[in-house]
Amino acid sequence: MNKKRTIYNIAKELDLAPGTISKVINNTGNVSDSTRKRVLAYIKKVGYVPNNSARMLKSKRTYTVGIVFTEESDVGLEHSFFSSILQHFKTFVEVQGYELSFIVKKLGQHELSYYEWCMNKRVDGVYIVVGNYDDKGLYELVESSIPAVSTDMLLPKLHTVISDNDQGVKLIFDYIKEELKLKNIAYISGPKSSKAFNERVDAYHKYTQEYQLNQTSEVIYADSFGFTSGYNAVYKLLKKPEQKPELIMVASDDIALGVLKGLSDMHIKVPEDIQVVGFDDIAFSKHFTPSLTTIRQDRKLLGQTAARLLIELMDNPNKDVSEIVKLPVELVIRESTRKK
Amino acid sequence: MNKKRTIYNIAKELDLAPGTISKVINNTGNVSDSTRKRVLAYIKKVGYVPNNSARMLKSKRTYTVGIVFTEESDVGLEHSFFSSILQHFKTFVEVQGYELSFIVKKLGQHELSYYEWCMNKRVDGVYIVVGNYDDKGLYELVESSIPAVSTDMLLPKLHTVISDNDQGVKLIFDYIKEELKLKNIAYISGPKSSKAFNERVDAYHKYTQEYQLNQTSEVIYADSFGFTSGYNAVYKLLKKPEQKPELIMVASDDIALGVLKGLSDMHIKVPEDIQVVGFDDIAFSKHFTPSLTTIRQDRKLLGQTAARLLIELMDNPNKDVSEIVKLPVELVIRESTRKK
DNA sequence: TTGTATGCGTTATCAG
DNA sequence: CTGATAACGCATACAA
Repeated sequence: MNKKRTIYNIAKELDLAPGTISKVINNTGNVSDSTRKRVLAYIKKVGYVPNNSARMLKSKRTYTVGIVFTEESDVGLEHSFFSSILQHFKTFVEVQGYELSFIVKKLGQHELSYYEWCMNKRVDGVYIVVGNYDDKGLYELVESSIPAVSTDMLLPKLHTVISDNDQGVKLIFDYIKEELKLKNIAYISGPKSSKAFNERVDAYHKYTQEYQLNQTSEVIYADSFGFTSGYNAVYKLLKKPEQKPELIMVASDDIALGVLKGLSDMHIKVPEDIQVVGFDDIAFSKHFTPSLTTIRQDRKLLGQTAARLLIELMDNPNKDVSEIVKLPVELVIRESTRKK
Repeated sequence: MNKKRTIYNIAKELDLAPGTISKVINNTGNVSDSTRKRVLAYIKKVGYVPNNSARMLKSKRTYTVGIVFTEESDVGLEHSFFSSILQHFKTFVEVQGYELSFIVKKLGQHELSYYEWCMNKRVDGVYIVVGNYDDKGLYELVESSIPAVSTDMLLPKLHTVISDNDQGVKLIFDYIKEELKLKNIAYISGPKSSKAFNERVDAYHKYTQEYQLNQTSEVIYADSFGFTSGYNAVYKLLKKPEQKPELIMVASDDIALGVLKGLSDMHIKVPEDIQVVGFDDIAFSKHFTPSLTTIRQDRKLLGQTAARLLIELMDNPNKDVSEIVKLPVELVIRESTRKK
């Protein structure tokens, strides 16, 4: 059977001291080239691998980053947009030797705050993939001295990487004005609880004014994040037929796809009767009929940038000025819009 | 500042011995009710929480389960079917006090096998969410004495929870025969590398014979798991127009949605000209136009059952007979099929 | 350059 | 019932 290997018995078998083994493993201190090679070879041969717990107990670094992934009603990992970002974050940090560990509020019987959990596990940093502004525990966590980044929330002392929502909306307006040459538009937003959605609504108001377009109605707020809420929202929007817009901007693709379906059920042709633009470019947007014109967020870049930022923070925790990185977005033109 | 709390200084402040504190935390050994209460109260007051590394170092249990989530080309967490199962698994084990940790092949500079990683981290068990039969490391892991379950692979010594594919296919045939009263059918499978796909093809062959239906052509194998491969596959299937089936069974919804799109592009009406049945019931199947008739896999039950099984295994590692749990599936009828 | 000793925060085994 | 004390496996300052 595989006997338990420690630097101790390895040292004995090699006729060396435990400390020496440790040194070669960590590339630290002085050790002669010959013994280093000898130890390395032996370690590889017997397949020794250091005990993480012991290492973590001794040194301060755990090479673990805690993940906050707020889940609403069992969705969570299932949310393709955020899991995609997390996936890219994950592959990036793993190459640098970090691991992911989900922060969980109750560990067995104990009920822990985020902060307590992090202290307990001694994570080196925290990544808030998706958070909730109502969650008090998040504030405590962010206020602490633990390095933290997010791709979702904007909070003082929190480093955040987000898409440039203003630019995205502007891209749409440029397109409407210069290519589509439309005048009457409407907007369906997601819930007000999301910062990103709010930024987009604000930009929408700003640019309708700036570009002198006509809002056919008040902004409609979908009551959730998904397909069905979009479906309902577009019915609400078009209740009064005289106000029919030429184009509907929608806060996210998930919602926009529901809008498309609703329009189809109302026998309103897209893009002939009404055109639709989304935001995000989720995987399904290009497969839907009609395929959806949208603003593409670079999920890979989002995840990687967050990863890079966090690693930098963990390496030198002194720089504690909050920083907001805005990433450029891109207009993807598909079938749901068309020049007249 | 938050001073670092250990059972040591807590003991001192309470005028007790460290060991005593440990006992009340772990509900072990004998300790008088009064001191137990006193300690508990104090702990809660100062928000003490035990250091995991130390605890893990000392005791054998780590209360961590390693996750194998094989990713092909950066998809991974983004795959809604598997992330959904993982999500349910996660919530279940977390309630029991376990945490998830993704197994990663290279930890920093070192390149580790799954097994080495698990020994290193001393995980209590392993959950293979999605694995690859070509991956030799998986065999080594499964052969070891570490408790392991999967919702994807079938391997000797591995405990597996899967949907009953045979039953699912039979459900479709019953429906075809008794409700739809169709005769000519065809099948589009996913890649042969997947066990689940193979089981479904086998069942398809078995039941076409048993129910005396007519296969209009050989089984077509999509060359990947996604939408596009389904799109291509249906073109290949219908290359020769005289062989048009009345109904196409597809190995998965992801692929089936592509089939639907392909059919639409060929101006073939669903369900009027050809009917389509999928497998899985992914979130989008009910939103597509036409919505997809399919076999629903109970992802929540899959995740939870895997979780329950693994926990049982970790609690008593002696029972090492491999076990396969088959979960029932359900036919969901939507627009892509219709009685004539 | 190499070996030794100590501590990291727990748990567990003994005595008291 | 409670208090010392020895591991757990490693890192590190210090001595050799």
